[in-house]
Amino acid sequence: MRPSKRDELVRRALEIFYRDGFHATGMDSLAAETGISKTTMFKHFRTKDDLILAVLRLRDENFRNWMFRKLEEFDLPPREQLLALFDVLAEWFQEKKFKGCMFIKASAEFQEKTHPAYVQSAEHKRLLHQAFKSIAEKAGARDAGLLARQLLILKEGAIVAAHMSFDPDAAQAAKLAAQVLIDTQIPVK
Amino acid sequence: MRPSKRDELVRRALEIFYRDGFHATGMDSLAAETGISKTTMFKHFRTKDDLILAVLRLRDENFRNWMFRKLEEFDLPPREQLLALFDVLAEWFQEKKFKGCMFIKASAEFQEKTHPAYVQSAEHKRLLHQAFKSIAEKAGARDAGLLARQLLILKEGAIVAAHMSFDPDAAQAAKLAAQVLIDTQIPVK
DNA sequence: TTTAAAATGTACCGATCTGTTCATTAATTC
DNA sequence: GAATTAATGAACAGATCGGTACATTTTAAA
Repeated sequence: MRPSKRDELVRRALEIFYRDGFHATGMDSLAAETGISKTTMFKHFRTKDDLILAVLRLRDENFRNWMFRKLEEFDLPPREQLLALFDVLAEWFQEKKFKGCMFIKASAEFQEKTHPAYVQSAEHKRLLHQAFKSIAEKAGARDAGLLARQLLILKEGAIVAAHMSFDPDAAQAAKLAAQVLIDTQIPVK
Repeated sequence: MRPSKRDELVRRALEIFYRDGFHATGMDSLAAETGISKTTMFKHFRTKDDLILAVLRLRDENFRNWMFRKLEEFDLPPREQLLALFDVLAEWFQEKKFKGCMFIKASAEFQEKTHPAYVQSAEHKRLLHQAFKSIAEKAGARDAGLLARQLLILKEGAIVAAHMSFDPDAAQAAKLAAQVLIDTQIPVK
């Protein structure tokens, strides 16, 4: 297996950056914890930023796959899928390793709107909106774009509330709010 | 004026940390941009962390004063005050210097739950919840605690959405959502 | 005007930062 | 088994990190 070392590096770097932050994690400590030599790291990635971008790409892929697979598993009609999103969130929040949204944190550490990490984080959110909008359309929402934006706002807000531990049951509170929004904006057939 | 230098330092450090981030801003560049010598900085604050804490304290004070003063200026009954929150947010988002919520970013850069910066950020959110809950009670909400949590979730979500620029009109979308929540949870007298 | 306090500039400390060099060892491929 | 590729360790570069020492200058109080 040839490209496995690179993949392993990205996987391990993902969990370490997620746990400790981007600026707070040095390449030396990254090498120390992964057991992968610095020389190898810089052979696969020209700069630390390049590694961070690869990590964010992997995170985007992992997260969206995980989330939408979960939603599909419920095997629900679109309307109920929108609500089930918040059950998936609740599950996420309860994980021991839960440390908030990696993209919110990336955009907090790399604030310049032209920074690739910022751009990629914004793109992740755009993809989520797109997906929710599509489900909202299938569910027959009056304004699918608006509903998707509102559900996404509830999602991001719940993540922040849970991460900053001022609201451990944020997912449930957000779900109740989502229920009202959905009932209001999707006419029963 | 004797204690003004210290206050000036905290004020200037606030805007620089807010603009560039905590880890990304060094004490040297802080001295360079403020014109305040490093020696003076370390005479007023033993460590960088101490300065950061002072900055967060000032931000908490400034932000809550600003927000609740704005709300009072409208001179609205409690129910409409809850909604007006999102007009205040919209105004904030439009500022050129808007760069998201400083406490979300602080808790992203200092993730250990025991870190003073994290603790203080969580405390800021707790104080906001307390205040909203009090207004929700006056407005006659069925469950003031829950409604306050939901409005806070909408607020944080809107901030994230606006900051990551995937939803420029996040405040308006959140306001529409809040309207529905309020109508549902506060019985008309 | 004298005296005390506050702020300054500069040079420095040791540690850490990203990134490189290079000779050596391990693993694949032919 | 030989040749090629991948990975390693360790030392190093130059810059920056947070923080200090100290002698000098500015400011404010007496």
